[in-house]
Amino acid sequence: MSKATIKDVARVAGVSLKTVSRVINNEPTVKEATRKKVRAVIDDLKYQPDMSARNLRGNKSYAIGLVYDNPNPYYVVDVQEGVLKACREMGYSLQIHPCDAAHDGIVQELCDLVNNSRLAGLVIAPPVSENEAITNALAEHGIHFVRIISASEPPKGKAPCVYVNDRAAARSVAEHLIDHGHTRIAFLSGEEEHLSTPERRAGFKEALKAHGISVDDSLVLPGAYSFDSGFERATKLMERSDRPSAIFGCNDEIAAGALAAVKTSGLTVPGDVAIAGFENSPFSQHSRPPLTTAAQSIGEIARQAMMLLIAEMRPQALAEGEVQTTTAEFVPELIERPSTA
Amino acid sequence: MSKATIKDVARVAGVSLKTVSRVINNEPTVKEATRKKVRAVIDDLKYQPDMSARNLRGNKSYAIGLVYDNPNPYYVVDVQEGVLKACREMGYSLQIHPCDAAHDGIVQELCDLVNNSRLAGLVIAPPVSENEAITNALAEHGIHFVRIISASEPPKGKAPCVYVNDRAAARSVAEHLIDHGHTRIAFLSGEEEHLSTPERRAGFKEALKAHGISVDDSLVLPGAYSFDSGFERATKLMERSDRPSAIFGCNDEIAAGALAAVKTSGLTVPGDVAIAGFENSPFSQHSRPPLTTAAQSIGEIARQAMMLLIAEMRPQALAEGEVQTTTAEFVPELIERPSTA
DNA sequence: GGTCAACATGACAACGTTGACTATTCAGTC
DNA sequence: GACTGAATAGTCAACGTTGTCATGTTGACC
Repeated sequence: MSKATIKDVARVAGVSLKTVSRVINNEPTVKEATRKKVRAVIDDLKYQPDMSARNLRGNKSYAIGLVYDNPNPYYVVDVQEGVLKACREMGYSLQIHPCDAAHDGIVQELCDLVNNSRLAGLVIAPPVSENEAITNALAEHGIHFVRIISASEPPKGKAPCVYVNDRAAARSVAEHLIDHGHTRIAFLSGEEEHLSTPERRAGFKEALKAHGISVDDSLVLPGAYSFDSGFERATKLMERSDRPSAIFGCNDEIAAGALAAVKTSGLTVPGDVAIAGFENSPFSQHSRPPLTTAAQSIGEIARQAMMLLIAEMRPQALAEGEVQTTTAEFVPELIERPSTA
Repeated sequence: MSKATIKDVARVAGVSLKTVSRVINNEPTVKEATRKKVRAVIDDLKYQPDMSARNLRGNKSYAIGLVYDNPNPYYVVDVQEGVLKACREMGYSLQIHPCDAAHDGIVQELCDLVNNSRLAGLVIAPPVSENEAITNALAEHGIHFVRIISASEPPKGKAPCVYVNDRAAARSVAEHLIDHGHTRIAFLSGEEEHLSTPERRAGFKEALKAHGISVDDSLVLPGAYSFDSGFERATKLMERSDRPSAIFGCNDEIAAGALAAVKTSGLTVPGDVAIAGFENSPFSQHSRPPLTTAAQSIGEIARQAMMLLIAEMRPQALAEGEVQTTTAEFVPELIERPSTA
C-alpha cells in the first residue's frame, strides 16, 4: 500500500518507464495524448518520484540547503516556511543548516555540506549572505546559491539575489516621524556587520536631509540588535537635557528596549517620546503601546528566492513565458501603530 | 575532487566493496586487522556514505522527520537545533515538517510524508505529540516515532517518549511564590489542548494544598498562550477589590502580558503584585523587571528524543553498554528573577 | 511510392549501496 | 588427513530513476 513507483505508473498507463520519466520532467518530446494519459495515472496512483533514486542517478539533485545564522527565531521560522513551501511546489526537499557565520571554516563547512548531502543549491539568508568572503568562495567552487540580502539596488555579480530595500522602508518610517512634527530623532543602530544596519540608517538620514533637517550625530548610536542594547542606549538618551522627541530603533527588539527605557524614565510614549521599530516582529505587536514598524513578507521573499535559485539551476524547469530575472526587489511596508500617534 | 565512493575505498584498501560496507555498518564479521586498514582508508579519503544510495537500496532509511505545530518560534528553533545535532552525530539527515495539528488530514499527511520521503522515523513535538488520535494512528500504521510531551510520569504504551515534568516544575514556581508570603495567587492558563496547561495548573494547585492554602477557583482563569490573553485577564484581575498579590502565568508570554497589564493599572511589580512565568523564553528575560520562570533545556530534550528514536529503530546501532530505556524525564528548573523578589 | 526529417517512444545501463547468497580460510576434531 | 563448523571475505542483483542511444512512427515533399 505504501509505494507507487514509476514502474507501476508505466504498467498501468501502458507505456515505458522512460516515457513516464519524460512526463514527470516536462520534457517536450511527448505526444499530448500520451502526456495526459500518464498524468492521469500519476494522479490516480498518487505517484511521487523518489528523491533518493533521483539524486543517486543523475548528478543532479533535488535537495536544496537553507543556510542561516540568525539570532531572531521569528525570522528563521518564517524563512523556513517560505522556502519549504516553494520546495514542495517544485518537487525539492529541504535541508536546514543553521551555522555560525563567524566560524573560520564556514566555507569548507558549506562546501562539504553541498557535496556530502548532494545539494543542488543553497538559499542563504542574512547575515551569512552578506559576507562576500563566503559568497565569493562558494561561487568559485561552482556552487549554486541565491542570497537574501539588504540592499537598495540590485547587487552586481551574476549570482541570483533577492534584495530587501530596507533603505527605502527606513525612509518611510523616518518620514512618518517627521510628518508628526519630530525633528530631533535618535537612531539606534544594530550590528554593523548586518547590512541592514547601514541601509536602514542611510534611509533614516536621507529622509532627514530631504526635509532639510540636519543630522545630529550624537543621536545616532551604535549598538546591537537586542532589547538590552536598546534599553541601555535609550536610558542614556533620556538622561540628556537635549533628549530627542522620537527614537527610531533599527529593529523591533531595540525599539522595545527603548520603549521600556522611556517608560522606566517616567516619560510617556508617544506623548513625550515617539518610538518606531522595524521588522514587524511580535515585539512590536506586543509592546504597550504597540510599535510603529516596517513589515516585510518574509515568506514571499523566501519563495521568490527559491524560484530564482531554480531558474539558475534548471532553466528548463520553468514554464515557457516566465521571465528570466536574476534579482528581485522587496520593499518593507510602513505599519503605523500607537507608539508614534 | 568531490566524491569518494565505497568503490574507491575498496580499491585503495585492497578489499571488496562488501567488506567496506561491513566496516561502515559495524557488522561483527570483519577481522580486526582488516577493519583497521579500511577505517584508515576511509579517514584518508574522507569518505562518507551516500545517503541517497543507502536510502534507495535498503528499505531502511537514514532520514528522520521533525513534526511540530508550535506558535513559539523560540521553542521550534531550539528543538530543531537539538535534533539536528543528534542527527549529525548518528549519521542521519533531518527533514523538518511544520504542520497544523488541527488539520483533518493530518494523519494521512504524516503517513504520506514518511512514505514519500522514506523517513525512518519521526520526532514529534507538542502539541501534535499530545494528540492521541494522531499518535495512535501512526502506531497502527507501523510508523516509528518518539514524542516529546508534558507529563508527570512515564506514559503507558510502548512508543518511546521524552516527558517534561511541568507539574513538578510548576510546583517549584508556586512554592517560590508561597515562600515569599503570597497566599492569593492567580493562575492564568494556556490552551487546554496543550497538556502543559493542565500539568502546570496541577502543580500549582498541589503546591497550594501542600501549604494548606485553599484554591480560589475565581483566580484560576482559562485563556490562551498569548501576550494579549495574559494582558486581558490580568487587567480584569487588577480591577477586583480582592485582587491577588501574585500572578503565575502558564508561560512567559502570558506573564509578560500580565506584567504589562499590572503596570498599566498603575501598580508595581513586584511591589504590589509578584509575577512568574514559565519556559524561560526571551519574553521573561526582556521584560522589566525580568520574570521569574522555569527553564527547560530544549536542546538536550530534543537530543535525548533522537536517541530514544534510534534505539527503537536500530537497537544494534548503539554501543554495547548503553541502557535500553524507552522513556526519559526532564524537570524544568526554577529561575528566580526580580519580578518576584 | 520512396526518401528524409522530425517527432515520439523504448531498451538498457548506470548512479552507490547493501541483502542474500556463496566461497574461502582456518582451527579443532576424530 | 579428511571433516567439521565458525569466522571471514567476496559475487551478484536490486533499490527507482534518468541519460544515452536506438528504434519506431508520422507526414511532407519530390
